Amino acid sequence: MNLDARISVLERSSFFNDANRDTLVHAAETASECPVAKDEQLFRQGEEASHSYLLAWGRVRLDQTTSDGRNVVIRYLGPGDLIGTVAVLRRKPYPATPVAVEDGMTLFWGAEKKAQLIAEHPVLATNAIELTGSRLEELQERLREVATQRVERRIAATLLRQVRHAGRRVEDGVEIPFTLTRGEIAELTATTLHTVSRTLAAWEQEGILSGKRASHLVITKPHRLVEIAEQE
Amino acid sequence: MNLDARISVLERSSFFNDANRDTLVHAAETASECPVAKDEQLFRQGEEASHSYLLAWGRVRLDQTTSDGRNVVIRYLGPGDLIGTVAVLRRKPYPATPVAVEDGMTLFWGAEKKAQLIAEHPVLATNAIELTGSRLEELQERLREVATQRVERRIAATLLRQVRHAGRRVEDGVEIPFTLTRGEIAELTATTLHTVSRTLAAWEQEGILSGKRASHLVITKPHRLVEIAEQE
DNA sequence: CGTTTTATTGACACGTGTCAAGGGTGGTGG
DNA sequence: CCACCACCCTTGACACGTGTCAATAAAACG
Repeated sequence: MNLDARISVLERSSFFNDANRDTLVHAAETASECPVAKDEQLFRQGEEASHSYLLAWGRVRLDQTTSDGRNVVIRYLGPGDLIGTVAVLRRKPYPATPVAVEDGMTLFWGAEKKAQLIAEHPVLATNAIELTGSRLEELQERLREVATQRVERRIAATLLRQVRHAGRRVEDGVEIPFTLTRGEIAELTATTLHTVSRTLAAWEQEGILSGKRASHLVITKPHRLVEIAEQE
Repeated sequence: MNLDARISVLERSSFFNDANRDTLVHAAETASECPVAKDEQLFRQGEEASHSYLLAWGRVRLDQTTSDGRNVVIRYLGPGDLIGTVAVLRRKPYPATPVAVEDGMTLFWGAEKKAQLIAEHPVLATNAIELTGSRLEELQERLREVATQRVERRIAATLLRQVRHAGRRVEDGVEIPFTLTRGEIAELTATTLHTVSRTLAAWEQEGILSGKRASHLVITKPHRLVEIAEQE
């Protein structure tokens, strides 16, 4: 990528909202590039945080693994999202493992460089807080869901969240533009792939959504999903 | 409180870590005071964020309420903790309701004043990120717990977390220095007070902990609790 | 075209929520 | 100071959602 390409990547990230040209140029100049292939990990949970990444394009799943090998998907990340940045700023180990679910490209900075960038450009600090805050709020919401709601509602809410973050209009509804296996939905929803399978099968019957296997999910009746997510 | 008293309150908050004297004085001078009585709310979930609070002393429970009236306890806050600050910086509604579980005292700032403070003292921005980041990490941990672990393990983990945050050594173990009803533990653990009651009853039998009713919980065998929290 | 991964579906068991009833404790007001 | 009243906790019985186990089928991949 040349400098202009990098800058336009940065401009699309909310982390650089309201940043002036100097900031963008400086950040773009000091970044390195790293492609990620599908199923590749950017780093592993527990490692010392050495780099902060910005996803230029592609799609990444953030995994958290239990000591006994079970897995929870914290969230999916798309173009413009930061990865590992909070850990870098806190000088703590990475709390989760990012895995690419499709080929992609990242820009990255060393830990010190990133900290320096933020120190020299206060607007970035503000944006970092905004960003962390919104993730915090989303996690609070999910915690509440898992704590109080039945599986069916949670699956509906989870799919709707993916739509909000990354949904794309297609002719017969809204599409989630990346592959989501039943197993992955299960790990996002705190249930098993069996229950997800049963639930989605029922919804497909009802014509709420469609899309088997590796094809992308298409929600044909989002309003029905909203109803399910909000039902008493 | 006079200025010195305020400053020493601020000094005990990790939000003012590494802050120089000027910063502390400036923050102390611009703060107002507000006592909170037991069971009083500082503000309510959903309101526009107008003030940022710092808990000088006392203990506050952060509640998140579902539309259907169910409740989840996000976390407990103690002296030095910030309340509502992330919402203020994000110019978003408060995502939860803080309720005092004992009489306490807060310092607070208006939204603009707080934003200005942080803008003028970059070290505070860094600390805000640190703080938000650590809460984020804690929530990720809890989400994983609720998603993958049995109730007994979750209760053990929850109690240990309280001990870590606020535990106090006493003669026969560690004490959680505020009242925790079974119902509150249930809302912290994503279960019902019935299950909590049964579990704690069993633990009391085993001599792991003691403390009925309004008295504070005393963990007599923390190592056993750790075992339970980590058991396969 | 075989091999591997992912999904489907059924049977079953078990943890835990739900419902119900009673017992303590602490606080309040007469 | 005592009695009453909330509120909280305890305990049992039971049902139900969902996880677990197992076997098959269907795609995807090389």
